[in-house]
Amino acid sequence: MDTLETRELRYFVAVAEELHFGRAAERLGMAQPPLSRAVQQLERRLGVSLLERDRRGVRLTGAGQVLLHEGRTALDATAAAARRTRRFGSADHPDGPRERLVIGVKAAASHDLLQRLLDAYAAEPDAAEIEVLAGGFNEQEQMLRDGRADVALLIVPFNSLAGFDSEELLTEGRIAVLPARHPLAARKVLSMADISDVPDLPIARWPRHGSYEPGPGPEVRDHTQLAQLIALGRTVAVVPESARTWLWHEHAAVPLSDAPPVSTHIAWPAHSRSLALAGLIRTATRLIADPAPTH
Amino acid sequence: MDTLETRELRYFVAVAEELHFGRAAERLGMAQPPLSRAVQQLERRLGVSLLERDRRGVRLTGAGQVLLHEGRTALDATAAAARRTRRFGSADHPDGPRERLVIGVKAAASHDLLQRLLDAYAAEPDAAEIEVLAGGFNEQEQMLRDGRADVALLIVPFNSLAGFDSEELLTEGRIAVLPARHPLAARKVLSMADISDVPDLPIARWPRHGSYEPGPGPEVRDHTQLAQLIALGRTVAVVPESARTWLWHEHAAVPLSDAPPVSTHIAWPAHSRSLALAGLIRTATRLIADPAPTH
DNA sequence: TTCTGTGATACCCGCCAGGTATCAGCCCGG
DNA sequence: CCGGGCTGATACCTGGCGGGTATCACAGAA
Repeated sequence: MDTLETRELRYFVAVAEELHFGRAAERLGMAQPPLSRAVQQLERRLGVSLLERDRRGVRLTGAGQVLLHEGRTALDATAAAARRTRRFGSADHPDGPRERLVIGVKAAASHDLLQRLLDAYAAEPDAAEIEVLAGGFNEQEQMLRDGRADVALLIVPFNSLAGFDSEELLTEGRIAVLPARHPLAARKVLSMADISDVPDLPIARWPRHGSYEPGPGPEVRDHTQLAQLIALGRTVAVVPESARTWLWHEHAAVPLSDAPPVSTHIAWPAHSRSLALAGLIRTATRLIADPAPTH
Repeated sequence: MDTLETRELRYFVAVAEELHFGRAAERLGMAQPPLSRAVQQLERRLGVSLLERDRRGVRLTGAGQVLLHEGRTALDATAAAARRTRRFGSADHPDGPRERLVIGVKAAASHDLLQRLLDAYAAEPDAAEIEVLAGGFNEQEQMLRDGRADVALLIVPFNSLAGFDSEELLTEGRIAVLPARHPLAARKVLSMADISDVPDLPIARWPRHGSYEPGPGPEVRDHTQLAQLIALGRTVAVVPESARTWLWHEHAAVPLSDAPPVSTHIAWPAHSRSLALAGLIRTATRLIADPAPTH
């Protein structure tokens, strides 16, 4: 039974994502013919048709969809193996194995929760060094899966906890953030229906799996972009209450009557055996048991 | 950033498991020198020392331990990708995508639970075909991780549920199974201490991660072997109560006063999106809500 | 000492991943 | 109805590297 090479998986995933051999080849930094050939060989070795080559374009078969999904997680796992090994190795030189943790967070979100967590953990004896890796929307899950982070603050339901161990830290309601000058900003409370179909305020779109779905709203990647677009009167956003910390003067926040709550979890790869990580988790769970400091 | 090839991972994992280049090369079906070279290249590319080559043998560095662990899961993930794609593809030919599920179980364990589950599921409309894949001790977890099975009955604490979604189906106590002629077989109840240090009945050992740890007891791989060894008066075993179904005349079962209970879970890979799987899970959870048929 | 067993080195060869040039079908616009 | 411009597939060549054999360097045991 021959095993898949990561090269083959990389190639297939690129083609499956682009649905175009030429663009995929360009993204991979190679010519198109060897890419075509490699994918054909892959199909022959698996004994399965992965792509339907129609004139003008390519579609995924069912098996292709399966391989796209499974292949992504396999590639993530190998990338994680490389990254975690490198990280451990380069921190290895002092024989007191001073561990170093990377925590993935969403820039500007859960800011004071993170602050309290880091403060509390730093006070622990034997606290490891912690590096904060801030990413854009929904990037934390990916950071955890491909090994860029050892642990992350994930916000559900925007991220999936599937495959991770996790602890819930915080649940909060949501508010609508509108341009202060917009008529709706005067309302005391809004419903999702109120803001979902306002012609001059199309809901912003953020990347899912690295690419944007088509739609009317502007494309955003982080809170700064979003904040600016709201301030300019171009869009409206539904965000957790704790986001009030980064509101501008040009923004208005209105409570939402019917938005489902969001919760922040601390999550880490299943079977992790790092002592430093265990300490951080312990600190985090203790944090939610203690009364939160008022501010 | 160059990515690890699965070939390199396979090589390193083999060496790390054997701790011997020659044997690892033999296991891989190749000569020793290219294997040495490949591992050296891997170390250079990662910029990390993975192995300490001492005369007579090889030891893992810290980074090597990390890579062994992470590399195994990465290899499992790629194997799973190949298997699941093949499976889907070969079942794809009839355009009514008749799905097929593989359920991993421990041979002879949880037998009537499995029977009830399969019966109940078969009665469902649109039930998919189910293949039962019986394995040895603790092999079910591995079957799930490398894609041989879509779903499995896992017995905790012998298997880990980490990284899977799961539902608990059954919790039961444990009994000691002894040779009927042994003096201890006459007792009405036993404690773990009673059987843990009987010189003429050393506890049998079963594989962890594919290899046996050293110890006095005989090595067993499945229930048949175990049953025979008990019947021969060579060993004693601690098993779930439901194992009474496979006892022989030469066996005696004695309740244990202080053995921690074991529970059987139905588990499946996180993010699984198979409809047939969802149906099976639904059936299983309904099964534990309904009163179990007396027998 | 010499023998044995370890992993590393030296050197060679054949395969295959990747390149370039080109083809083959289809959908345009004219 | 025809040619240009897309698409992905094919043909063919070349270089690098993965793998083989032979050998070395070294340490421990008899």
